[in-house]
Amino acid sequence: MNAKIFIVEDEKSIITLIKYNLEKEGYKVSSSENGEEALKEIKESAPDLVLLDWMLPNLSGIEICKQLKKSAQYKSIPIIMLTAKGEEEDKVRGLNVGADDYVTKPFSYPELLARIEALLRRSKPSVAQDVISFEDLKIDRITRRVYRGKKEISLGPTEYNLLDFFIKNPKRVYSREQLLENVWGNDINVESRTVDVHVRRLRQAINIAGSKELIRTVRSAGYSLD
Amino acid sequence: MNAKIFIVEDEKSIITLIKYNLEKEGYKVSSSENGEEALKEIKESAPDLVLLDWMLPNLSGIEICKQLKKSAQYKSIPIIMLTAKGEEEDKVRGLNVGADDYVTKPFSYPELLARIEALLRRSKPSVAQDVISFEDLKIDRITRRVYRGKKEISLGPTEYNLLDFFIKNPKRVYSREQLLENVWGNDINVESRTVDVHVRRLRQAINIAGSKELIRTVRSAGYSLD
DNA sequence: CAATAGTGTTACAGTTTTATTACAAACCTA
DNA sequence: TAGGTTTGTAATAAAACTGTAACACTATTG
Repeated sequence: MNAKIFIVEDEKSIITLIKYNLEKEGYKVSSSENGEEALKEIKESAPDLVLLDWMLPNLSGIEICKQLKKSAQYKSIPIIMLTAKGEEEDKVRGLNVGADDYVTKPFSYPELLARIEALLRRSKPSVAQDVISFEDLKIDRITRRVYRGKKEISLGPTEYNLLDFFIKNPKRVYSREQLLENVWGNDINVESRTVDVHVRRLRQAINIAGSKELIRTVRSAGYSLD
Repeated sequence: MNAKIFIVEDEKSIITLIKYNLEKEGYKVSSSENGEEALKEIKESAPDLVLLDWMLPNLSGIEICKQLKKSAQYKSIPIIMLTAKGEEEDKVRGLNVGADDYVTKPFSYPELLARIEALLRRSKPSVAQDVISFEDLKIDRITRRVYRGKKEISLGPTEYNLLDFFIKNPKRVYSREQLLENVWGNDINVESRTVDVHVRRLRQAINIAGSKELIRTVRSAGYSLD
């Protein structure tokens, strides 16, 4: 859910803009206009993702990136570099400071958002959590109970495993083969169409009257929780 | 991720080995044992990376490399030279003719893979990225969603694949044959005019009212995303 | 400007893919 | 072990997508 995002950028107007939009999206946003300060604050607040301006007073974005990426503790924090158009992307990439993605200014907000989401998806799979939720769906691995809103839902073992797998990476599309491998197990010998049937059973179970469909069919690709 | 790699190598056993491994990794692999043929096939199939043996019957690897690198259209394709062991001279010459990297035989497969990945990341980020965008068009390969600006666009499988292919090399013009080969698959038997229809469908889908046309028709040559 | 070659557009029949259903076998659980 | 659950498959229905062909249009050429 609402991830914490840290922005390091010396142009106030950009901070304001991004912040406003990201907060609307449900993210918690902090920021700093100063490189040195930023590094300290990042270490303190442990954000889930950092937006880092390339050019900064005091300590450059490259330097912050390097520092974070060389620290075992912080290197897993994904970093998106904001670079100006003139600053030759290739050169930036070539320097290989370990940023996870780059966005060139001026950037469109939808693009930035998409990249943020892509990175968060990749770096933050809710694997180890006891209770995971997606939208109004909640799954408690300890008690093995599933809720849609406040209502408890009863699932068969396979449907439960299927949902448990989907919810680890919401929005991600999985092929039937991937689902078979991850939910049924690698060796088992089951028709791939069987997945359809279990998806149907899962859908039927979690779709309480009038509620939104949560499983998306992607033709010729598979299914996703979305 | 799903990059296409072309191998030029006269030893079948090496081809088989590399191919097997790379395909396991998710790459699409084609190959040729013959220099002259290879050059033609490379130009046709538009691979994302070429593995090039140094010594070849007919046309040497150097020559192929030179030819590709002097062509504006193909010079952006990264090339890894496979050279016999430790010939420093070769290395120098290889880099002189424009190869982007080289691996000496016998090589370890992990090393080769590492170099391939490094090169793809560096020179063709669009091949490995989760989110790719061109102008205000955006495609998310993980969720398999496509956006024009903020608006989501729904595409059928073929249109999606077509766009995914175009966006890897924006502005590059592809003939109908190249598109058939890369989007439909090598063996399939489809009229080349069918491409027109799918291009039309793609155009229709991504051209939201009042927005710029993104697919360019190049008379007697093909189409490009531009 | 007419002829020609190359593209755009459309409709549609056929095909592929997915949804749904029913059912027998396997599996629990009390 | 009886009685209910759960499972995988196969059959059928429904939906979505595909490729082709026919015709319309547009650029190019002499």
